[in-house]
Amino acid sequence: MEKKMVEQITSMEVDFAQWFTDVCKKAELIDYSSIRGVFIYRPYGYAIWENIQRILDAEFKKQGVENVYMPLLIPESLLQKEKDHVEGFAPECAWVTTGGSEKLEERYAIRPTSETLFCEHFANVLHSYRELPMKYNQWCSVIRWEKSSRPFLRHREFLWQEGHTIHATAEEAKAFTETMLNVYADFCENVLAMPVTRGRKTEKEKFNGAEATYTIECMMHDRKALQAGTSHYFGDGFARQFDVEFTDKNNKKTNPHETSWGVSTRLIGGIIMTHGDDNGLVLPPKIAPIQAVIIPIAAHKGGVLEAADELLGTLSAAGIRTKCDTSDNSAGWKFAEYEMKGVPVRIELGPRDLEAGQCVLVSRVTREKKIVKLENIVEEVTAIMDEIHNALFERALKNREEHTYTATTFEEMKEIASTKGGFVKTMWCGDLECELKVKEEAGMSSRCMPFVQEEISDVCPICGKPAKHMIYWGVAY
RNA sequence: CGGGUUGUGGCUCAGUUUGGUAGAGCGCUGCGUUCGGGACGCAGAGGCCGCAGGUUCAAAUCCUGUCAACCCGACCA
Repeated sequence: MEKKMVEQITSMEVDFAQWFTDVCKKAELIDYSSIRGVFIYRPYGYAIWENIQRILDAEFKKQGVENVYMPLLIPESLLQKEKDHVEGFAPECAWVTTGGSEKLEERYAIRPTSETLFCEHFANVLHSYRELPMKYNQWCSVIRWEKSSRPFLRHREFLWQEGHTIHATAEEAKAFTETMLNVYADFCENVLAMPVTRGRKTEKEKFNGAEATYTIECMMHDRKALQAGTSHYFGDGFARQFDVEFTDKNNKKTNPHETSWGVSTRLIGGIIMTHGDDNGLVLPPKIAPIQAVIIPIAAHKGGVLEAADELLGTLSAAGIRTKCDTSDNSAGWKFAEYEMKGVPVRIELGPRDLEAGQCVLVSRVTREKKIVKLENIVEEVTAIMDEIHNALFERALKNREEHTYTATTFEEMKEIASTKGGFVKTMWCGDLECELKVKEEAGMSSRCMPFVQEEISDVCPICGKPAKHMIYWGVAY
């Protein structure tokens, strides 16, 4: 049993939800505003998002995606053009009904998502097959008037990116939907150290108005599932409703095929709940706002501050995001503080080290101390960050694998759901009725039908009819 | 949106039962001593008790309403 160093944070084992809230506040990621469900991203929390944005944005651009910015407001008549879409979002729309002192003739929704705006715009600018594909993305916030909310996991206003593309053919659009899902999956695994399960959503769980929704599902430390990103294929349904058309090679008017895809600041909630521990946040090095923190020991003694400053210069020049804490707080206080904030690498530098031309590196994950030569500092810090990334990924993968169960009867499913938690892998006939029954009696929703299918048995464990898919079930955030 | 819990300096809370001039610890500011796992001493600043009504000579305390937070459900990225 590891000794808990930070008393301000509730232990995960005692109360996971409280632990999560404590970490969000104590690590200075977030603050509450005066409106329920509307949160303030504090500098340290926003810096994580900026790193996510920077890396993902570069990946999008490699796929030929261009950034745009659409209006915040959507006229009600525009939102209503697609029936399924409006049914899905109307219940959680916030509306603008007044402009200045005038009551508006038509109310405007504050965007809950922007498919309709993109369609309207595509209809205006698209003429010829030569202009396709159009691959647009915007970084913005959206509003969904949720009934209950939690930091990062469910905000009424949250930050995200929404990509919207149109393609000449269904095949190309389908392929791009999958490409973007893979961009997200690779990002989660290689940057955030979060293992993902890729798959398709059921009819019940898919995006309103989409033909197919693909998802990456992650397992949190408490074994609940988090949908970390989605990518949707729309076919030409939206395009038809919004009169988006182009003239093809054969001089025929045709509707393009559309996709949309998004991830949000919810990813930060995923990072917290995947990697965090009882001492607070643990950040994957690639998105940590501070990758290494230098703690001068006995800073008043000759040469320590100067050496720390030089070290800061060396690491910064090597592109490692480094901070040197020269505040008056005690060393012990600083140790706890930066652990709480999830800084991957701590560098202790004191008079003893100076004499020996060395410093002490401490990993946030193992908390092991390693004495290294100052001349090798860049290589050592880089190496330990790689180790941390790999250790975080392996630990999360182990958690997922240890808590993914296979069931062949409904009784087993209920048993696992009530005693173990985690993902339950079963076959499924594909009927909504069975899906609802699992929700009702086992308290689990369908997570996805993984791309990598296995043949567990021939029949659906809920109804006994022939099975069509292997599916994952779980309790979701 | 239903059920439960809670709002008192920046934070954690006492005070509310039985109405009578707002308390503690931590944090914060200044000075000094410290400094390898949340240091110590001295001196200070800071709140009219979530908000709005009501009862009363008098309300943090009683009543009504409202807003917010947390937990459990339902709904949802």
